[in-house]
Amino acid sequence: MSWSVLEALRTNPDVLKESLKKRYLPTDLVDKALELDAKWREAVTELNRLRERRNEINRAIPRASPDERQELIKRSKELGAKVKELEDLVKKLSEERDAILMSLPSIVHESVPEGPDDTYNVPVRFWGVPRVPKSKLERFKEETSGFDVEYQLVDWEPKGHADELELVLKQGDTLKAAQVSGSRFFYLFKDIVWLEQALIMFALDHITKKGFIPVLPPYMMREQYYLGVTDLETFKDSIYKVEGEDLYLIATSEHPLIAMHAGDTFTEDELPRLYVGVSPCFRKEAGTHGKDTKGIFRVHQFTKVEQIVYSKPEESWEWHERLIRNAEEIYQQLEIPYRIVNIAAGDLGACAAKKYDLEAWFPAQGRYRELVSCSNCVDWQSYRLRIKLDRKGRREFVHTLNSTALATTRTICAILENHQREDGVVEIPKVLRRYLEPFEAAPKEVIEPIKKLLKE
RNA sequence: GCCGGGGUGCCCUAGCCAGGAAGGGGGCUGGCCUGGAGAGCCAGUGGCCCACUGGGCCGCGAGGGUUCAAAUCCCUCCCCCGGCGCCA
Repeated sequence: MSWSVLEALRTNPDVLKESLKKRYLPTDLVDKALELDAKWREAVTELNRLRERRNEINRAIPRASPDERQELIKRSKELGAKVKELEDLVKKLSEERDAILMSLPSIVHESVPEGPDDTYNVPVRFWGVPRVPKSKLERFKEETSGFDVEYQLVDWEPKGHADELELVLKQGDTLKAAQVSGSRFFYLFKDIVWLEQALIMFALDHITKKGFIPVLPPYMMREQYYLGVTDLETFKDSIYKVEGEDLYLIATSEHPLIAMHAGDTFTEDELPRLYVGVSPCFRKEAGTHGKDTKGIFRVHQFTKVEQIVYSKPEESWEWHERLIRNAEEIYQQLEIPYRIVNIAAGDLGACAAKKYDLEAWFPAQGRYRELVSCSNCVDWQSYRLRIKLDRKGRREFVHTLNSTALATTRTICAILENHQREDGVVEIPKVLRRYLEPFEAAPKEVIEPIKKLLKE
């Protein structure tokens, strides 16, 4: 049983180097790890030999005569000192090697586009008929170049999602939230609260119909498990620590849903295992100062419905396609035009071997913006957390996949722009109707501006 | 939070007091047997290293310590069960 990256390191290091080059990462770590691994194996072999000799002596001690005993103890002590020395060396070498191994990202899939950053991401398909204000036509043409995307030209300017929420509808307040909690927090009121609840129920309904098991996970996790599900860069920049405790607030339910099976062994008939998590997500958003500062597009906390798959290795690529299709169905039913983008290797997180984003059209910005991320992490997480597949005695690591089904705040932003009428009223997607119907106070067809914010 | 009892391989369990190669049962997999099944019998069923008909090392919740030698003794931590306290 071996991790694909470790196996590649030992049997075909060039594959690993090619993958790192594709990600625009340095390849010298591969040679370094290879060297440390060779030294470690040599030292372990020697250590095992020494321990064997010492064990032989130790086993003879209880049966030895008193005279012999003193001599044997003396020899065992001498060997023990050498063993200790070598143990320290082995520990040092394996720690250095593992530090490198743990920093190595997944081997990228052959279909992943090459390129250092998100400008090399490749759109693979478009859906819907975007409404394009005249002022944004040029940008729309840029965003859809190479594709013949049908669109509807509008002769008025939709309000941006932030202004629509806070100034037109007056059902959100990020200024007050900033005073109380800081930037990137929000208060949402009235119809938007109902809208968020309906979105969660709609996504949960849609995904559970496909056999996914709904899960409410813990919202905090220990560091040990966090390092099993994510890479250090993401960890440092996005995860909140609870002061004085070995606990971190989850950045997505993917993390506790993957850690849930740490150390477990699946049999073949237990896979695929499908889960849909619902949870708040907490993100520091370090290093994003100045980006999307208005409204609730980029915030420290939001609710997300998340699809998780544990699959047999040979089925994971098929599941990757299915997960993104599931997400697409949600946005089709919400009548939000989008495109699917194949993320370039240089823009890919360490866990993922391939990632699709679903980007919704935002008429006021004249851009497609990320609403969904869908990754195949292959055996990167399962190796770290020892999540295995037992194939009649032979063991492999399972593959893990994750995809957003629906993140509430960003979806609300997309609805506010795409379903906005010229008079400022926002039409509620019809598919949400059944999740609003039971509640007297909930809006049913449209969200209309209210006179005053509730807190005033 | 306090007191007590626990954590042993896929599951259950013995071993712990009194340190000296982790034993038994169940399940599963393979083999023998059978017309077939069952029973019975045999083997395998954690990780790693070297050699590739084999051998060895580590592993008893995690990490340290004592010792020639630790599942066993000592320390710290985690988790589970019971009782008390607190509590939506």
